[in-house]
Amino acid sequence: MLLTIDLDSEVPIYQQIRDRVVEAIASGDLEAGSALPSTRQLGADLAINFHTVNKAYDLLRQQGIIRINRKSGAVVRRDRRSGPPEPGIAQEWEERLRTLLAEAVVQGIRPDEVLGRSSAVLETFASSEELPT
Amino acid sequence: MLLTIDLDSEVPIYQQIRDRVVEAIASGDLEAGSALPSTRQLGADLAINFHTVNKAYDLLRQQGIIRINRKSGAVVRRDRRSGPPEPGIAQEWEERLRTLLAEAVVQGIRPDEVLGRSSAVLETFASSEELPT
Amino acid sequence: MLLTIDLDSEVPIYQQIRDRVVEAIASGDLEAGSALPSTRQLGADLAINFHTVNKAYDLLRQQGIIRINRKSGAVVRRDRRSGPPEPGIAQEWEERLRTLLAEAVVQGIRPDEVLGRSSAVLETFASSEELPT
Amino acid sequence: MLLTIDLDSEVPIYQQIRDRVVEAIASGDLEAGSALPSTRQLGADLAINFHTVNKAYDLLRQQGIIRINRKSGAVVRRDRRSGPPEPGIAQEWEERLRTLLAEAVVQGIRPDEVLGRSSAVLETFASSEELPT
DNA sequence: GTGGTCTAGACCACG
DNA sequence: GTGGTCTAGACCACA
Repeated sequence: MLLTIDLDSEVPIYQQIRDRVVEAIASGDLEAGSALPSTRQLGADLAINFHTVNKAYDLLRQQGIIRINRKSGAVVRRDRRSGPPEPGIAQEWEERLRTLLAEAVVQGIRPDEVLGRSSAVLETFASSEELPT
Repeated sequence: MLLTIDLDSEVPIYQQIRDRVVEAIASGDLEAGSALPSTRQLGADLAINFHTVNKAYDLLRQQGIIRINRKSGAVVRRDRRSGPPEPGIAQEWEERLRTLLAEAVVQGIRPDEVLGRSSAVLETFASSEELPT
Repeated sequence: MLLTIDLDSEVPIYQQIRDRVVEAIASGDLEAGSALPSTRQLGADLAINFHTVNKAYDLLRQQGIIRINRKSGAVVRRDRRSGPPEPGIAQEWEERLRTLLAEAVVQGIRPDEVLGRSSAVLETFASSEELPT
Repeated sequence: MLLTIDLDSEVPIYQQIRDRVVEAIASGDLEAGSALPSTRQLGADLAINFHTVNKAYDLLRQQGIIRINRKSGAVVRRDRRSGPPEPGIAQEWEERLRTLLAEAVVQGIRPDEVLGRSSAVLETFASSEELPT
């Protein structure tokens, strides 16, 4: 199973799919050129409607993360080696970071622990960087 | 104006209010015991329905961040000095962290820059720690 | 009726809606701030499913032409006074222009006539520019 | 290479082939009597299925732009010296022009720049008129 | 009452 | 066999 979703989550399913794909790319499980399952296939695997998968893929396409080809289906287009971020992206991202970090502080997670966990997560992403070489 | 919201954002207004309050607590602008504006007051200030403010406050109450009295209104209950997080919270938070960091990696933001920005944001929260009382 | 569509056209209905809205903005029938009909309303008027209208509006939103607000519905965001094009847009547009002009040449429409018709169309867009002032 | 296509474009491949052939005729690279590559040849060159090329050629034939013989293959039939357009064609073309110009206006491209670019493109088509023969 | 989400099924376009 | 389009109906989130 490429990815798992939570049907009971308040996060829309298509958003969960999108997030899981992004995480798979970040962790190196998917890299530029990797093919994603067809919408109907993934829909069947996850026991959801293929239209929902379609929406997730369409979102990824709009964000330049995958490309969709009638013949070969969805293919990863951008991975962590694809170069620096487009302008505006980083800024919008930092706003979300700020909200998430504020959340941590208020919930009592210590700043050093926040940074420690962040480092750990980033290393799980980076650790697979040596493998494909 | 205590906080600003974007009526055109895809983020629900009540969620924006909640996030801004959390950020205000994290940055020390609000601390345990501080009173929040009344729902009607804030609704008028933001030119939105006070039911929407109500929903935001209720969400904050459910998450243990504020408490609501019929008399004294909404009061901040938890701030960054309130001790360690509850067990489930930290775990759920880290999942969101993972998604956000994956996003950064895929968009091409370098890991060291991610940590740098995180540190910077955390310092804006911590710096005001000495100031109050 | 704000706009008309052709159900038999090979152009997707949602694309037609999008194009008609863009034309209405260009001709001044709609300007920044104008409200569009609700998706269900327009769907009923055009005798099509509201999901199709939804897709058209979503496309317009992605392209920054309208904004969508849960309360007030879809509102025009960008009109001909909204300033210069974003980089990349003009280039992509010129490619489409090149294809369209090639078509005209091959079909035997004379270059001077092409320019004449273009000017005429542009004037119908510009002519309403004095009115709202 | 006579023409290039983008496999990832949202524009169907057969449409891209058609458009490129039309542009080649407009620019004088192809003129009435010129032979097009065989469908299998072009399919091999572009690394696509020859059925797709077939579809593009068939479309061009339906539009009176090329003729297809079993013996001599596809031959250009109409170029910019072939006389005035058929009545319905010009009208349908102008509708597409109107949509494209509206797009430019809304995106903020100034009318004079639209006409300037149009003139420039038309000149690249006309300039080669003296060259052949 | 507004848009958003999900499901579902049919048909078409493309390669 | 792939994705794209359209329709349709139900339910929910939001204001």
